Amino acid sequence: MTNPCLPECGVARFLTLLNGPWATLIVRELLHGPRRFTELRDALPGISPHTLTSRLRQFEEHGIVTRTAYAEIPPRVEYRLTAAGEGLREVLEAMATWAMSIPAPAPDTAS
Amino acid sequence: MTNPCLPECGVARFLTLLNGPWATLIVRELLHGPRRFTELRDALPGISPHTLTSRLRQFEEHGIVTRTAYAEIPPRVEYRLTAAGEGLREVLEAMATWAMSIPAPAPDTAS
DNA sequence: CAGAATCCTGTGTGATACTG
DNA sequence: CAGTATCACACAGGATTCTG
Repeated sequence: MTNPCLPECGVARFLTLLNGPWATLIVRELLHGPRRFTELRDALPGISPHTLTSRLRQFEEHGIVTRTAYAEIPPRVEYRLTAAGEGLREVLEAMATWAMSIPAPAPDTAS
Repeated sequence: MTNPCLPECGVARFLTLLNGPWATLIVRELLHGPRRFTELRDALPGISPHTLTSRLRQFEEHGIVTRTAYAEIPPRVEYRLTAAGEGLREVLEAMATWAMSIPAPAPDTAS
């Protein structure tokens, strides 16, 4: 199993749950409300369906996201953050707040 | 160049600055105070000197960490978070707080 | 529309050995 | 002590193709 038990350290644990570069960005989108597969794909320029599916499934396993499929034509699937997932809002906000306070790093090519 | 300009989005920006799995853990250690190379290595079980050096250098470039070398025998080098780096404390705390509130994921083998 | 399957690549990382 | 150099690996991710 990929996840026998989460690390004791909260930070390490967080990193285990939101491992890839895309994971956090997907959550960011979901924080704006429920989204369909294609909506997420469109909102994340460059992401492949493979990666999106992979991350979404992992989130489901961890109880961060719920997947709701509607037996309609055309098929519709909605991804929504769980209460646990919603809790990530504060974390993402902290990230953004910090990151925006960092000055653009000195370009080593330009003066 | 690896970093022409940080992403506009704060979250993406954070992800760019603290990319690898080890990056955040190194910051976590530094949050406890200045550390020497070997101290960091010992505190991070499994990390290789290669990786540690790599992350530390990147942090230097981004102004998150300062490197101070003392011309002594034996040589001593101290890594210390900058004011900007200290700002990560809130972020890591948010991560830890959230992560610890997540129940251990359902083992697909048990039950 | 929402994936699944297959193949391939980029890169963070590990292991080991060597140097100032 | 504090790295650096080199090689190799695992895995997130990309591209493409196909199906319910």
